[in-house]
Amino acid sequence: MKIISWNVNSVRARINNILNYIKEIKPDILLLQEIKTQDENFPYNEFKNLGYLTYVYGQKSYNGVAIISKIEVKNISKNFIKDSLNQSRIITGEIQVKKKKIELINIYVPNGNPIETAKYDYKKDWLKKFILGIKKKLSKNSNLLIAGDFNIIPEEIDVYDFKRYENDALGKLEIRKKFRELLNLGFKDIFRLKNKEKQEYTFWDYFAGSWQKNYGMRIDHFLLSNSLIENIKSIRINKNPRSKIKPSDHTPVELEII
DNA sequence: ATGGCTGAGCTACTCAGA
Repeated sequence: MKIISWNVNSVRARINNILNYIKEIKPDILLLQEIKTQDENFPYNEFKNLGYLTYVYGQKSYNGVAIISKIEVKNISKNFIKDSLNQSRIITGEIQVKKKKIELINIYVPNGNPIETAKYDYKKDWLKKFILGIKKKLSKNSNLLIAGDFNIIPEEIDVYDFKRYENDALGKLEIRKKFRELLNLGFKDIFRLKNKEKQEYTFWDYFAGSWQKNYGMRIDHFLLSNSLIENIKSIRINKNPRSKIKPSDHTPVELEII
């Protein structure tokens, strides 16, 4: 089963890229972030026509997350945390994979820049609430899959020039510690688990030729609870969509489980 | 290189992204 996470930076601006990607890669489940539309303007039919069910938690102009799936996702929830700014950043649901009931947690973590502002405080508060929510969820179901745009550079290897980001909301130790805190609850960063030394990225800025120069960072992640590690078949960052015309600034991360 | 690009909303320009 292919489960893919992709920050598409507007589902409507990106619809042709996304549909072409689906036809080529044939995901079972596609977890989207930054759909940048309210529910009523979501392109439901385009996904339905390819045989997918759609679960949307939208917001006008900004943020927004969605689950596109070939199989039914049960108990969809849009209130995993109480978001202090009422932004649409988490959608969760359950799937059955053989004997395991797996909770999918699709997230779009706040950016948090600039760091001297309320935006950074919002990110910290959001992550604090999220970690509490994960603890609570773990007491009910040990099979958790957290995927999405974390807006966290976990380690120095995960960005082209760490010095530029060590005092940034994506790379500050205080934020990276939140990521470690999550791992310490009993999760693995699956890309890093399978690629100990590899320097690969999931995001490249639009400007300054960042893509061409490979000035990127790895901020989109799959965290699987330890009980699910035995189910992993493969994980890869698919850079191809970032090379297309009118791309998202993020590229998909593709997990295959059995 | 605290943004030189992109998108939404709107229809001139701001906000947001990372």
